[in-house]
Amino acid sequence: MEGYDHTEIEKKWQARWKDADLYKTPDAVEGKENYYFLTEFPYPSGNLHVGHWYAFSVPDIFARYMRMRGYNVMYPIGFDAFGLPAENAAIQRGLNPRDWTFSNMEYMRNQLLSMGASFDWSREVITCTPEYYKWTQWLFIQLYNKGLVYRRETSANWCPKDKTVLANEQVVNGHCERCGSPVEKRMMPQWNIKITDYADRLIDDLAGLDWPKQIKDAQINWIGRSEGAEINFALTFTYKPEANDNRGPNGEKAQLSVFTTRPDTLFGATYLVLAPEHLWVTLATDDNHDVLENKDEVRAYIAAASKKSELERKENKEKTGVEVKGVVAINPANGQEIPIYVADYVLGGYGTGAIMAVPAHDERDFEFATKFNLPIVQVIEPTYYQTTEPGKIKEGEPFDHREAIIAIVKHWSEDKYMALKWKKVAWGTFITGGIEEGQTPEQAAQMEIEQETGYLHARPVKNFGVVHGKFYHVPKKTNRNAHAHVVYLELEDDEQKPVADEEKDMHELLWLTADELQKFLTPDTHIYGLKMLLGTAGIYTDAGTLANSGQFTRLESEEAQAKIVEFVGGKITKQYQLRDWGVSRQRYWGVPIPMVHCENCEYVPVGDEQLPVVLPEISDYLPTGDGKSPLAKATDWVNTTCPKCGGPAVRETDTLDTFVDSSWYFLRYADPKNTAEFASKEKLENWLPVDLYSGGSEHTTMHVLYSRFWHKAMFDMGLVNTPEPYLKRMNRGLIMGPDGQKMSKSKGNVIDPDEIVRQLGADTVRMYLAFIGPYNEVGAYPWNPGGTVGVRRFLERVIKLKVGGNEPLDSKTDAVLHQTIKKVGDDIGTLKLNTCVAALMTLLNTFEKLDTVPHDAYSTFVQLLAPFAPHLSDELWEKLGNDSSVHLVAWPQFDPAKLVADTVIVGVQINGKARGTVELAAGVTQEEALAAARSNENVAKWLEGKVEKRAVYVPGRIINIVVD
RNA sequence: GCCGAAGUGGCGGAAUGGUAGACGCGUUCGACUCAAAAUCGAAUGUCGCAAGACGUGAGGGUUCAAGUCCCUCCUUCGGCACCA
Repeated sequence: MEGYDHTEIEKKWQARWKDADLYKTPDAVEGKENYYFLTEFPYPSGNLHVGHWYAFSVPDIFARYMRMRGYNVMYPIGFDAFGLPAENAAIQRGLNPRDWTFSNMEYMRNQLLSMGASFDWSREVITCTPEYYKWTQWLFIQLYNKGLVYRRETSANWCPKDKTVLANEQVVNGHCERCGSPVEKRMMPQWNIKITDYADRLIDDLAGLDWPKQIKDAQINWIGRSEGAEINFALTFTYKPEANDNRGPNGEKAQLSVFTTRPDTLFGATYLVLAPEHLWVTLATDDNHDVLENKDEVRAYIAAASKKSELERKENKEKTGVEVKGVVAINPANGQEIPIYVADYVLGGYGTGAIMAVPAHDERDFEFATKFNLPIVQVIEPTYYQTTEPGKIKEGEPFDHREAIIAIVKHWSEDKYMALKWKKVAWGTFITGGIEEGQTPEQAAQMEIEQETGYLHARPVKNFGVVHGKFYHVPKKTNRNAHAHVVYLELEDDEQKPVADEEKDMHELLWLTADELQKFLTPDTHIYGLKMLLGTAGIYTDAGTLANSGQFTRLESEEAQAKIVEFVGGKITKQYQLRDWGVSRQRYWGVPIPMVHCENCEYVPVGDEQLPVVLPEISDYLPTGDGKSPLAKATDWVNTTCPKCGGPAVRETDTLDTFVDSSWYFLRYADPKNTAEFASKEKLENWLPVDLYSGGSEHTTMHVLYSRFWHKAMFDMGLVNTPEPYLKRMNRGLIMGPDGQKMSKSKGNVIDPDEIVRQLGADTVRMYLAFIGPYNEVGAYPWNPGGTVGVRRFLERVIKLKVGGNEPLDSKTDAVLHQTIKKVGDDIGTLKLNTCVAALMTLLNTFEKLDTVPHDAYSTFVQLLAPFAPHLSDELWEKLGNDSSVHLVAWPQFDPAKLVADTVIVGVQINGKARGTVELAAGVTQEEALAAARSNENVAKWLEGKVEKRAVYVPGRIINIVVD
């Protein structure tokens, strides 16, 4: 074939595929397994960018490969067609959002066709059509009937200047995207979906999914499950003691419930903090109650806190708060009265909106307590576990306990400290020792210093308290828990008595500076001691050993938690960072929420027979100034009758979050034209769950989580068969501009795929994108114009290969061919498409060394190339004399016997260093291989005069000869 | 701060514990050409004339053999973040 007219070839084959309906996917095919390969459907923004090519043309390689492997593959496409940009276009440019959206889709459809992707267009799903959103509404109503939808005052982003609600995407750094005013939070009644009911299942069911760990972790992190306890603190009113009849401001029992993950620190709780929004605070400061001594002051604080914008809260993290005077709480662990504060570092929406503050063991409480001069009581002593040798804890063996000291001893004249270098165990420590009966830690330290070093006059300066070290005591053959008092002493002079020889044999005495000690010390307990000395220890927030905690003192955190919760009558609970899903949007271009409000019946869902609630045409898309959707202006549409009682009623005018539309679209692909159901049971069974879902990492925690929840809710209602929608999920990487920066018009680094396709062809672009890096890993790949040239050259060289008759391939070339078949198949399977392309290039390089490539070998090559360069491959396939498309041909098989050539080149190492190579016949014995290695000139040189100690031969891989 | 991923030539990136840098780009030299482009051939980790030495973020360890496994640390990127 002469030349490479990609435009001609691509046009020709795209037309032929279309005429032949080549990619229409039957619901089922006798003898073939169905494979559902899903990619996130695009938003019809108006133009395809390189990212779209990466999202759709590269996965098409996998879809085509799976078809050639004999699967009935569904690779569908559609449009996520509701959403804000259409509405903005309407407002800014006076366009109709529907027209804008549909003309964009028309344009993008042609662009998508130019990829040569094997989409089944007969299954196209468009979320903004009534045929689709009828079922979005129907499913919403099913969730409502199931009790998973509720209406509640929820905070929304409010722009005070534009007088409108803003979507999260319209808030940029806390400011309105349009006018730049600081965004406020405003409470509005909105529809919410109880995704939190599914929080545990959304975490726990991940265990059974074949997903990358990073995606699972991101979801787990986002849901944010914490296990802890709710503990009640009884209140005593001191300003109005008559309130002490055990009644709270609203008649409830006078107590406050806090959530904590650290009930083991309860004895150290020295005050309580309530969020400004906390109900108790709201009630206690309202006009009907008078139990607080400083009601006005508290009120003023609450008002100031609510005025703080999101931005101010983020920027200014300095703790603020006010004491609630006239009432105190009782710490249920020790009966002590503790003060109550209101402070906005406690969040109203999490836990009970109230915390017990343990300033000794929590950074935030410590900061607050320091600022407000509140007591700080240490109740946890640091505890360290030796996890590496020497001294690694022996699992399952009991611990003996021992009172001990760690003595930090300063030099009499220099800024240096005593350190011991241990001879048997290669440890570096301070002076350590046990405490005898009746000794103070200081006395024990002085005694130990004298014994181990001979110094007589160490003056105790400070006791830093106890640190627990748990380790395996090698000489005593037991696990030990040393309760070590860290004592700091200073030598007054260098007067010294002789040291016993057995001490000298054990360790060497060194004088080290603090810096040197940091590198020298081995056990964590000693490093902790050094940090205490230097004042860099900070507060201890980890689990440890209890102190100052009554009968629980000396227990370890884990054990103490359950016991303390039981002791004070608390309740073990879980909390989540995940919030319920607010789905109301005060927007026009979305699915109308199918609810009607009737004065008698409250909110009633629209009856099935009235679905869909069609989005009415309106002329003014501007939102109303009071935060309602523009739909509120369509009064004819708004006024309706109640589906329940037939009385006058009004429609809900908010529309649904577009994440609702995309929570079930993949189900519709199975049965896109169904008018009686969202999809038939039978067709769902054909296709669900999705075998592999490819998408962007930005959807890991939102769309993927929402749709998993939605699917589970549907599963519980018997609407789908599986509790999870996606068997596998992968996040693709990002394509950056040639400068490595994110592509943006302002940076002028945008690559227009249409332009590149015009110049180099779709096959080149597809293959280049596959070559750029592994597809199954999240990475950022700069667009490299040179790289596209390399791929284009490759395709031109493929065309130029001279095809011969059917002479057999030589063994080496045949081995490369079969290795390539294996490699390309294996690597497409794991989406490492970059190495597939490299393997094809290697095969081409090998073929180019031949005068002519045998016809069959060339055919195989074209088959391997077919998923990557579908147009050119079909063209070459036709030129080879075939009548039907290469895309209908089965994937080539490799012959395992031919993977290895007759001879292989094996590297030879001497003492692990590469010294030469030998060519060996396949299947030689170790003796033969070694003999060949020894007789190799280079190798022999290195063996001369040396004694061989050992030889390792890994067939086909390496020979390693170990010499003296 | 917490969670996750990753650090390999000038660049994108390869490497079941087995000759580090496949493949491509770029660069250099050569062929073809009046010339250039395109194409083809050769070279291309660093230092060194060479023999060789050194090389996968740093430092230790395991191994006949470590980019790969283990420990400590550093850096970059992504997500979450006053979540008790």
